[in-house]
Amino acid sequence: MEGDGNNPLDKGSAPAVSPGATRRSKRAHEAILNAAAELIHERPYSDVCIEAIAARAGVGKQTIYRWWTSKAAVLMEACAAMVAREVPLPDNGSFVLDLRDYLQHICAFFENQLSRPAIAGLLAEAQCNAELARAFQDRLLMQRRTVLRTILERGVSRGELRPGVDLDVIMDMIHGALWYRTLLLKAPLDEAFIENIIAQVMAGSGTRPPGNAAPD
Amino acid sequence: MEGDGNNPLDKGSAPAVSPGATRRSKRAHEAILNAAAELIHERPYSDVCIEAIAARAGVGKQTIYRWWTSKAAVLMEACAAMVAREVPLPDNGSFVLDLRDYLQHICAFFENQLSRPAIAGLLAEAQCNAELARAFQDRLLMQRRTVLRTILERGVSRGELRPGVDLDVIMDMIHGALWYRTLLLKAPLDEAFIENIIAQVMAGSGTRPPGNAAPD
Amino acid sequence: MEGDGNNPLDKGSAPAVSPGATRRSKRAHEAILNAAAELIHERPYSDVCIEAIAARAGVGKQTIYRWWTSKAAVLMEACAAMVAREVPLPDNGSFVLDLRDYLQHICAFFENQLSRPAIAGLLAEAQCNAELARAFQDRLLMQRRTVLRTILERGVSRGELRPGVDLDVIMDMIHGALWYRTLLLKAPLDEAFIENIIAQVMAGSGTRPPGNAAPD
Amino acid sequence: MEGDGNNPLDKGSAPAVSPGATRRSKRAHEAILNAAAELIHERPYSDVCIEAIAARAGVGKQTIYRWWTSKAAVLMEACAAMVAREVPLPDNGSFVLDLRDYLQHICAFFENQLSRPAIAGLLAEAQCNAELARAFQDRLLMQRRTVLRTILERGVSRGELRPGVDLDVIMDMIHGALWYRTLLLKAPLDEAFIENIIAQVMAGSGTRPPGNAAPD
DNA sequence: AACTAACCGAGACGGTACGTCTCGTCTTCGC
DNA sequence: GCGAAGACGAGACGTACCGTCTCGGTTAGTT
Repeated sequence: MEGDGNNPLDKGSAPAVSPGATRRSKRAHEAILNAAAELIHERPYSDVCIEAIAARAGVGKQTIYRWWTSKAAVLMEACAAMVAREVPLPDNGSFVLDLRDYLQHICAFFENQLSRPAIAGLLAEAQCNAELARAFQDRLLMQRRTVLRTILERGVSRGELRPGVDLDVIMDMIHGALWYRTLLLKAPLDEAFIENIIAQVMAGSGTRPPGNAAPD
Repeated sequence: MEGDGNNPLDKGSAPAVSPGATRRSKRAHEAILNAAAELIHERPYSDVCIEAIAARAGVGKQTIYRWWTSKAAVLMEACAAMVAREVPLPDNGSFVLDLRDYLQHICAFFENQLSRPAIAGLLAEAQCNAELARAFQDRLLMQRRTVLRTILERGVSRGELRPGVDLDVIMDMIHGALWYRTLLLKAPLDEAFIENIIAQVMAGSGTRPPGNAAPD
Repeated sequence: MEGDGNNPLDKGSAPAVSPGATRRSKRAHEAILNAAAELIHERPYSDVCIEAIAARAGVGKQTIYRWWTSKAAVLMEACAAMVAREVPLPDNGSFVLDLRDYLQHICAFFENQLSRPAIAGLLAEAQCNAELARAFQDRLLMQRRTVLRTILERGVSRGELRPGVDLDVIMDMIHGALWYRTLLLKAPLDEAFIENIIAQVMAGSGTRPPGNAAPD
Repeated sequence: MEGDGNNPLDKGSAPAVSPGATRRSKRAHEAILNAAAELIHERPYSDVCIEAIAARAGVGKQTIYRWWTSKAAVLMEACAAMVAREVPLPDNGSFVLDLRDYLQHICAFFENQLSRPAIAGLLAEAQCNAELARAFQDRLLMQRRTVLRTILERGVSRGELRPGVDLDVIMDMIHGALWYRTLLLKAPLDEAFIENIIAQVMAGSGTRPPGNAAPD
């Protein structure tokens, strides 16, 4: 966290500080992210304005504008902080078990629906803002893609998945189904749904013939 | 179209109509939808304000507020009008051909990316507005789901798809992959992608064993 | 009343009626004036809008615009109707008694302060609208000036007032004092005030030397 | 001027002032008053809207609403600023000369009729707004009343006016005649009118018998 | 009795201004 | 020089009325 490197939406953390200058206030930084996280859980994305974040954080507006480019940048960092902790890489020795683990975990996150408005809001802004779009992919999507890809690759190397399969398309279909169900259909992501996805993946890409699922 | 019935985001088209009252102006109605469509193609969702729509349409603001509840309602109707015409039901006598037809058509619409910001904006607002969410599903998703379901069911009845398959999950995965790629990854929806989806669906749900890809 | 002639603020009462035409609705006319009078007693001049008058009178807006040029014209007619009845010409055989009668009567009207906002509002508009200014003078001031002039002239012809006096200035000072006190100072128009005016007029223009007030 | 203390129509000039706050902008304050003064000279009172003042002053609307309660409050301060400079206290050693001086001066102000619509507009609003009424009296009437009262009192102490006279009524009649002529009759305030008022005052309250004012 | 024009109620229309809200910037202090 | 406070120019919000315009429906007079 803490501007953790080189996100273009942050403005960096005052490198090469001049003599006499106070450095970026850790207290203010955290207060702002916490305030943003609280507010996005209380009201619609469009009502989480910079002024409200500043007031909640007990901070001047300028302190926010000094370090972030927009409210989207603040919320992006706040969301990324939430997501970051939540993508463990399961390792149960079996592709199906790992995939189930992964899906359960990620569905639990979506079902905790508090973050949906934030994510949809960021998604919407990202359509018109290339920088934000890039940050969205890097900070909210990539970690999960990396984890899922690792699981899939382990499945291939263990011989549980057929080797010729296009992992990208499988990943798009798995993740896509989750996002589509949550944001678009607003349908629940329950156990049955998870099992159906697993079944579909195994039928399409598993090394066992699909016949066992439908004995013909 | 034209308030086509009972959308709660519209306010109805001249309800009851007292004696002598002037009825809703068709000219204004169309000008507003056209202006909204134009503007959403020109700038970010958040910058398409009611005042701009009214100005562009040569209409008083009140005329918009008289018939719609919010800018989202206007844009929803404008988007629905665009989508409405574009979902033909292909019938080529073969599941794969029909599915390819359908995917090519829908991908072409997405690639004609003009409507993406609008749709993402509506999607974001729908997270916090149940009425809007319902309208989003009914007017932007359902037509396509119906078409795809028909294609899938024909595949089953023709014996091209296994009968036990959960069509809903397949639909979520197909549509999900499209939306995910477009809005989230901003990756192109090209021919290769379409073929990969078809291959994956056939492998998972087709009656022919996937053996050709994995000769076993 | 009833457009009583040729006020340019009214638009006349359907002259030279064509065959089959319905003439001006007496019911609507009266309802409008009554509604205007009621409203001006209930709220500030600026809040007495045409729409409110129409709604109160149970009348379409167009019916008002058909017969009057503006809300000021409506209120002018309503005020004139109130004022018209209230300027009797006293005749007690003595200038002082007549003047006292007149002043008491007119002060009672002003003290019934309900009409002050209306009159001040019309006065304000009259500053920028010559037609309205003329109507204001003709319909709200002239009747009283005529009565007061008659009283003064009778005083002169009876030998109670000195003949050389400029009656216009006396009239301006008397009426001016009333208006100034009411609209500007918002001070009461009580008996003492009336007597002081009478004393001042008699001292300045009476044929008896003012010595009685200051025996010197 | 400049919010000179405690006018309730103003909202005070940066009350208390927390640490670090920016204080009221002198530039904006003056620009607003100037814009209001210009506009009221260009168009009817009712057309001098806040938006026009803000636009003319190159100022946000909120900056006006932050410091004044209404357009009337702005115009009141603008008018008061105009009036303030223009009430010198004459001192020619003689009551008649002083009174003539005073009347000439005040009539010149009224004849410069640019301010009439503003003053009548404020007067009208003051009928329904106690705060505004009070401000009107304090800031537009009182200075003049004070000057005139001083002139009258000097007349009494010099023996030019009879001591028993009620100065308030004389003041009401003098000022009343001016306002009545200007706003109501829209008659000119010329030299003859001034002389007639003086004659009438001297006849009614002077220590010389009135006879000498006419022939002699 | 049928015709017919103007009046009537209702209210939608293109507009202007309202007073409020939030934006992102700028200014001033105190630490 | 950072951080708080908050004034500033800007402009969209949703509402209230403006004055104009169309609607049917009603109401007198001719014909």
